[in-house]
Amino acid sequence: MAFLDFQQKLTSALADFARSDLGVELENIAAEVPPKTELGDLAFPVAFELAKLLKQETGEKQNPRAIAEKIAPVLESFDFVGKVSIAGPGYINVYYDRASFLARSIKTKEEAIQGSKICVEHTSVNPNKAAHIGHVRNSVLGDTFVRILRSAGFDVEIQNYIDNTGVQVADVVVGFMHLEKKDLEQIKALDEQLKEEGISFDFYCWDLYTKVGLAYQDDESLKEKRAETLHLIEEGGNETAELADYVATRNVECILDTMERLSIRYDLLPRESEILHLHFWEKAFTMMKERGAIRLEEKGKNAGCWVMPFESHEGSDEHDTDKILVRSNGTVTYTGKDIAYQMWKLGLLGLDFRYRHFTTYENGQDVWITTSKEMNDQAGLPEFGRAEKVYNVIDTRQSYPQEVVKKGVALIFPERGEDASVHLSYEMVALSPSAAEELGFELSDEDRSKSFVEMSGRKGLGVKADDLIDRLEKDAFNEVESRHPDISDDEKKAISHQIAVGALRYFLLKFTKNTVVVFDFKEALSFEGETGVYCQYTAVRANSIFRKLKDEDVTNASRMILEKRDAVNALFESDEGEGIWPVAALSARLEETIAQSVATAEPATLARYAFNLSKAFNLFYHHHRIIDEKDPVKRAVLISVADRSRTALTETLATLGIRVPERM
RNA sequence: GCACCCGUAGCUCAGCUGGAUAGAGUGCUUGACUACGAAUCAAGAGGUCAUAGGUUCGAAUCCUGUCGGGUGCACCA
Repeated sequence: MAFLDFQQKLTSALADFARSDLGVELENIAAEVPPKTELGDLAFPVAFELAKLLKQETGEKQNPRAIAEKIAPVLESFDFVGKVSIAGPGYINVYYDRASFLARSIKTKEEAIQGSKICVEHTSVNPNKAAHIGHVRNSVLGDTFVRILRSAGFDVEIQNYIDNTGVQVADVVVGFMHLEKKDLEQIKALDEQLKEEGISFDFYCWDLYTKVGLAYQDDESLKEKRAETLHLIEEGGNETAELADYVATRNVECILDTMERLSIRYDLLPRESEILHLHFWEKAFTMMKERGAIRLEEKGKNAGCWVMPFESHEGSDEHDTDKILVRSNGTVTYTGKDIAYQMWKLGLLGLDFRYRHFTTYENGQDVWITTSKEMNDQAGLPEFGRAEKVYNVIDTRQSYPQEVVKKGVALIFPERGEDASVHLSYEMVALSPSAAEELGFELSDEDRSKSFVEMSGRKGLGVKADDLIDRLEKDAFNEVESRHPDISDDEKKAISHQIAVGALRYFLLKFTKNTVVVFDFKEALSFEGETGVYCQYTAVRANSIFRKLKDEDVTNASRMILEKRDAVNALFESDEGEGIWPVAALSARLEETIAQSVATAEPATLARYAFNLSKAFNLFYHHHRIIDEKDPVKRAVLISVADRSRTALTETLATLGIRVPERM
C-alpha cells in the first residue's frame, strides 16, 4: 500500500464533499507534500480555492480556516488517517496512522500491464565510430525512461535506429578505401588483427574518422569521393555498399557491447537502408500528397521542391518558413525519411520491415535487426512497431526537425494527433575546458574562455564511453581492494563493475534533461556525496543488517506491530521515535515518484528520490541501533522501517539501472 | 532577424500542475570510527531566486519588457 492510494481516496472524498455539502465542483484538487514531516504526510491547500469559489457564487466572503474545519472530519473518517490538523491560514494537513501503515504489508505494485504499447527510440549512434559520453547520456536517459515506464506498468518496445547509409558512415568508408586503400577482405583481416591486439574496431574507426576529416581540408578530390561513396551506399548492391555494411555492422556490435556494460539493451535495430530499399518514403509521399499535407513549389527559390508548410515559424530573407522534404532533383531529405519512419512506428504506414535475428543477450532476450531480404527463419519474431505512443530520445539540437516530423504525421493523421509523437529532448554533454585539455586537446584562447567546449566526433574530441567506464572500474577496484583485501579478484571485479555503472548512470541522471552537462573528470569519477555509489552503499549497509538478523526477527516484528498498535503509535509520539517516520514515509512514495517521472518524462526526478531516500535512511541509521534495541516494540518498528526502506531503495535503484552489490 | 532553452549559495545543481521559514551536493571551518560498514554522520558560515513591472489570498514557479548566456533556423544527416 503506497501513499498514492491514500491520496486518491482522500481526494475523491474531498471532491464528493465539496459537491454535496458546499455545492461546488472542484476540477482537480491539488495535494502536496508538506515541507516538513512535523506538518503531516499530505496537505490540501483546497480551502483557499474553495473560499474563492464560494465567494464567486454567494458573494459572501468566507474564511478558509472555517472551511478547512468543516472538511477535516471527512478526512478523519478514514481508518488510515491518524489525525487532521488545520495549519496557518487554512492548510489541511493529514497525518497517516503510523501503526496502521506499518501493519500493512509492503506489497509492491500490482503487475497490471496497460493495454497499448509504447515505443522508445534511443541511442541511435551513427555506426561509424565508438560511442562517447554524449551518446551515453542519450542511452542512459532512454533506458532509464523505459525502466520507469515498465515499472508504471506499460508495455514498451526499445528501438535503436541505425543510420547505416549516412554521410558519417560514408566518411569512414572513404577512409578505409581511399586513405588506407583497403578492400573488404583487408578490413576483415585488420579487424582480426585488432582483436588480437585488444583494440576495438570502433576505437580504430574513431581515429580514422578524424583523419578523414583532416584529409578533406586539403584534398578536394576526396570530397568528391565522399559524394560518390554516399551515393553507392544508398543505392546498395555493390562492393562499396557491402564494405560499408561490414563497417557499420561491426560498429553496431561494438556500440551494443559498450551499452551492455551499462545494462542497456534493445529489442529492434531498424536501419536506414531498409527504409530506403523497402520504399517507405514513396508510400509516405503518396499519402502526404493525397492528404494535401505537402505542396510542390512552382516558383521562388524552392521551385521544384516538395515542401511542408510550417506556419509556427516566421520566415525571413535567409530562412524559410517551409520545410523541404523532396529536393528539386527528386531525392528525399532526412526529415522526409524520418516522417515515414515515424509513421511506421505508429503503425500508420501500411508497410513493414523484414527482420533478421541479430544477437541474443545472456538472459535469452533476442535482438532483431531489419533487412530487405526475404527471410525464412522467423521463429520467435515479435510484432514490432504499431505503437500507441512513440518517444524519440534525441538531443535538443534536433528540436526543429523533430517538430516537423511530429507535425507532419499529425497533418496526415489528425485522428492520432500530435500527442502520439513525443520528442524526449535533452541538452548536450559538453566538456569543461580543463577536461578537453586533459584529453590532450589544444584549445584556442576563445575556447578556453568559454564555460564549456562542445564535443566533436569529427575532430575526435570526446570522452569515449568505454574509456570512462574502464577508468571508473579501475578506481572502484582500488577502493574495493582496500576495504576487502580478502575476497577474490573476480568478485572484486564484479563489484567494481557494478559500482562503476552506478556512478556513471547516476551522474548522467542527476541532471534534469534541459541542463547542459559540462563534463568534468573529478566530478564524474567521484564516489562521494550525491552519487550512485552513495545510494548503493546505503542499500548495502541496510542489507547487511538483515544478514545479521534472523528470518523470524522480521516476521516477529510484523506480528508485534499488528498486536501492539497503541504502543507503536505511542513510540512515534515520544522522543524515542524521532527520525523514524520520515524514512518510512519517504519509502512509501516510490509509486508517486514513478508516476511523476512518467508524466514529465523526467528520469532525474527518480534519481533524486533515490538520493533523498538514501539520505533519510542514513539519518535513521545513525540515530537508532536496530539489532541491539532492547525494547521489543521499538525494535519491531525499526526492523519494519528498515526493511521497507531497503526494499524501496533497491527497487528505485533497479529502475535506474543500478544494482546493489552484496558488499562493497 | 525568428524560434526554443537557461539565469537560484563561492562552484555544480534541485525546487512537481502557483502554496507554509527557498533546499541539496561540493568547497571551507569544526566534531564523531575497540562499528547493525566512516564510500558515512553531525554542527557552522554562505541567497535582493538576473532585472523591472503585471496577474492573486499567495510567485523562484504564470504573463510582458529589459539585460546576459546557450542551441537551432541547409535542396547536411
